[in-house]
Amino acid sequence: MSTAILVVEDEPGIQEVLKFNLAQHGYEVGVASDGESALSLLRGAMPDLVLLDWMLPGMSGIEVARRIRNDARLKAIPIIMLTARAEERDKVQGLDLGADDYITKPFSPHELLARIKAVLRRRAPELTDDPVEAAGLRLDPVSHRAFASGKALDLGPTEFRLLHFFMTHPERVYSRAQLLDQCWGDHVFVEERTIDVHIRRLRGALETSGHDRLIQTVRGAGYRLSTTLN
Amino acid sequence: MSTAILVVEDEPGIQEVLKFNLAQHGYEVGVASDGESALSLLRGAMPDLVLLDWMLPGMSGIEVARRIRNDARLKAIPIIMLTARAEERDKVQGLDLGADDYITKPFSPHELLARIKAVLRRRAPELTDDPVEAAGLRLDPVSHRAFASGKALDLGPTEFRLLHFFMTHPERVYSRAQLLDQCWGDHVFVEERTIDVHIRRLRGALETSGHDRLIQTVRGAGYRLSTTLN
DNA sequence: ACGATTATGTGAATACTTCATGACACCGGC
DNA sequence: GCCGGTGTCATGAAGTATTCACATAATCGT
Repeated sequence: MSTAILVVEDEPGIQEVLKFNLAQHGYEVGVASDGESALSLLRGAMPDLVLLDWMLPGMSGIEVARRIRNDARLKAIPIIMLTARAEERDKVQGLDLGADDYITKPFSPHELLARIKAVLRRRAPELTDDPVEAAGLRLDPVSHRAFASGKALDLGPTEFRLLHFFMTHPERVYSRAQLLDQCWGDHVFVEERTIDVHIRRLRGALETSGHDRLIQTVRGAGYRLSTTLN
Repeated sequence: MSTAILVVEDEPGIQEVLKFNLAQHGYEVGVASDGESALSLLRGAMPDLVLLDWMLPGMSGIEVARRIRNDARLKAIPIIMLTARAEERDKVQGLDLGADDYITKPFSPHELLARIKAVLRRRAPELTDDPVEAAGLRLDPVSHRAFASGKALDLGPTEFRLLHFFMTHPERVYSRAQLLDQCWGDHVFVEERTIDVHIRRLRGALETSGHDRLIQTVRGAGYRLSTTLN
């Protein structure tokens, strides 16, 4: 599951550099040169993050951000704004316009990538490749492996995604519908009760080490991963 | 498989010193004295790394870097920038996103070689000529040979590249698409399923020594070399 | 407290997907 | 033409996903 980033930037040079650096680090990159095409691209395929230049021909970056935030389907997408100079950053009437972070040009690739990771971690922790740990469980997306008390777990792909999501969002209840959205995809037609079966299989895999207790049922609401036992 | 380096440097003295030192250590060295000739050389033969002076007659080093990054065929080439003074280094780093590393003159040959190796290892560890070892497997790019528990393996060129890549990137899952990019090249049109066949051939070669278990299938994700057995 | 009602757990059947494997065709070099 | 190396395909095997039917458990109104 690779992370998709939409770059909205009119200057071809910077566009290319961004594209290159992001692709180099495993992101799937889409590009738009102005606000209108960015928005129409967004309606087609939802990326996991938008890199948005502040100065754009036609519709300004701020306007684009505003429209994204006003669209029910898009509003949850993290936005990082690229601003030309530090002074302009102050002009921006703040983060309330919808951007999750700002980067002022010129910036280093290192800074860019760091901020992207930070924003993603904040907004969608399961999209990072960082290893996750919780209560004796460890999951490493890079090697695609999970361990319970140091012992490797045998998980199917779906169970792996489920556990990954739960571990990156602990102590929080998710309805079956939410879990379907997060671990299957938005437009999938699957019975909600199917979740139950995968939960059972996940519990089954965690059983030998006793970690199955972490996956808790919240009657009438959904499921939760919690280190606090009932 | 010798590593080719293109040196772009206008001052004849430094040019000679670089050429000598690099050749001394087994690199194949190409030389250009200005940006234009560098670019035209690049279109002819793609080196594995570019040593690029920041101050050049005519087109600046930064501009050359930018053009390299804008060229689809060249963009993946690692670049090390040579800058005259430490102060300039900061300037450059902020402005330019294309270089992989910087060296400030004057520099010792030792530092130069170390950085080259580091960059190559970071960008494409399988391009280094260092022998690799993992779990009883040993692979030496220089002699183009691989051993399992001391016994020579009979590998085709493709299987060799695959094994080399896996050994330089262990404990990490790669999708078939990624493996195609890494071991075949981006612009190659090959069925993804073909990977399966080469994996089998590689496993077949490793079988007699039992090392075939290291090449693991990750269902739904790709393949992985891991010393941790399932 | 009771049964009715609703929600969840579980095992098994079935439909799918993905992967391993062997056979074979192709291609360039000798 | 032979040969090693390579890419493609067909097929069967293995592994997963989804659904269903029914068991079990929690909740609610009376």
